[in-house]
Amino acid sequence: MGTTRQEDRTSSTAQRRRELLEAADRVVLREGPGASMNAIAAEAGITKPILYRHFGDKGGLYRALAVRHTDALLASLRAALDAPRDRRERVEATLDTYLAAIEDHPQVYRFLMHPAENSDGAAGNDRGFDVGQHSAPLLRRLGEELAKVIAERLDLGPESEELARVWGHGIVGMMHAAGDWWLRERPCERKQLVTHLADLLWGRLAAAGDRVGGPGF
Amino acid sequence: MGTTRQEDRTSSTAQRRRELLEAADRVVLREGPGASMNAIAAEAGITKPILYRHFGDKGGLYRALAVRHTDALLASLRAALDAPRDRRERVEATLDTYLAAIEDHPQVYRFLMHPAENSDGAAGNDRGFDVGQHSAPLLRRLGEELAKVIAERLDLGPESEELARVWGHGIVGMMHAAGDWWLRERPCERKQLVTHLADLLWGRLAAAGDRVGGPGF
DNA sequence: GCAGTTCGTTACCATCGGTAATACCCAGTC
DNA sequence: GACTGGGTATTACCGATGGTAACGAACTGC
Repeated sequence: MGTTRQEDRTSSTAQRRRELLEAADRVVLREGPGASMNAIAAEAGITKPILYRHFGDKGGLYRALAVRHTDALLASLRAALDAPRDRRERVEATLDTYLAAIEDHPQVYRFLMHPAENSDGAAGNDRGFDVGQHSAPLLRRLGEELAKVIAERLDLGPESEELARVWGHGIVGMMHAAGDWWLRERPCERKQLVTHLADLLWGRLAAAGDRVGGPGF
Repeated sequence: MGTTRQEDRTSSTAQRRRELLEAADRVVLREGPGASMNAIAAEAGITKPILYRHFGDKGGLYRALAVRHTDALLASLRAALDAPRDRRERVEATLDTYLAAIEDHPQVYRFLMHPAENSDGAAGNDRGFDVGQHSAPLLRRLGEELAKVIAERLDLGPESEELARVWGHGIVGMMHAAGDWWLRERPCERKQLVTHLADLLWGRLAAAGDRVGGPGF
């Protein structure tokens, strides 16, 4: 209860909403994605029904939280995408930005992508943040955003629109899956992962030679 | 209660387990991933504690179910991967096999990948299949499997092992994300999606020309 | 001073995952 | 044929959660 009723009154509903989101963020980062509505309300110094008045249901709160973080991530990615360098460097910068983000804030990442896993191992029963949809919205937003960039920058012939969207979602998925695996196993440096992925995007799979004795992949 | 006690007695525990899994499968396909343990037990003609005796907890049941489907999918993919054709055709066949699988059994797919979404819109409260981990195990298995194939078939120089794993997970992620988006929006024929993705893998992103007026992606 | 409205809280419900205590049935034994 | 023992399924229950209705307190306009 850090705020008096008077202070509450002075803050607009939008600002209050932000405060609640920040409180929710703290709890989620501390307790993992299984944080209960009660816990979040307590952290914010209020009680459950107020949360429900602001966000409708738990999914609404999650969605608001996810949008916040997704917006921030998208801003970073856009900066990398817009840097005045050549295409390969740009792709590498974008990959690196994404990977750096999930490396620097793994808690946030896990919350967005794997809502049912407990961040701390002893959080008791994993009831899970049974949100309407999980990582899909984030990935879809990123995919659409990348598709837009691709479509407006590259000349891809008559099917430009369609190709750009396929590639946008495909590349985002590649980045996501590789990043998820890398974050869990840390098999190499970030820089090297970036290079490997860019190589893949640059057609090195098609160019690689067959191994002796087999017909090749 | 379609089975008498006598019949129960005759079936071995392994067979019983299969029966339970099939019942669970039916319920999950009918009610969506939010199916409750009670509902599954009822479908199987038994009660909850028996399910817990067999699968430990809800995560165990989900995992068993997921493993079943993942095994089947992996078998199909391996067949496509092993076909005696050239590399491009093989990649396309694999992509197509995966996409055909998710196209033919979208319910299964949604259960594996988006466990919290209700398949039927009126399933009441979506408590969700708050499993330990969601789609990650499936994707990780596919990624590792593909990595193995890549590593043993392609000659990738000194970092072969590492590169193969990065690419394995990356390609699986690309396929997954693009497939997910495609399944939802159906923007084109499957065949075309396959071609687009294979093109991406074949370096067409790097080769594409800049659009007039900009520095290109 | 008083009525109405807004905001917050307490108390509660339904449901779920998960488990202990209970009744049950069958095999072997006297 | 009655009785006991071991494994099995059932009932009844617990704790926690998401979500909501009924209640109460404070501010506002008159």
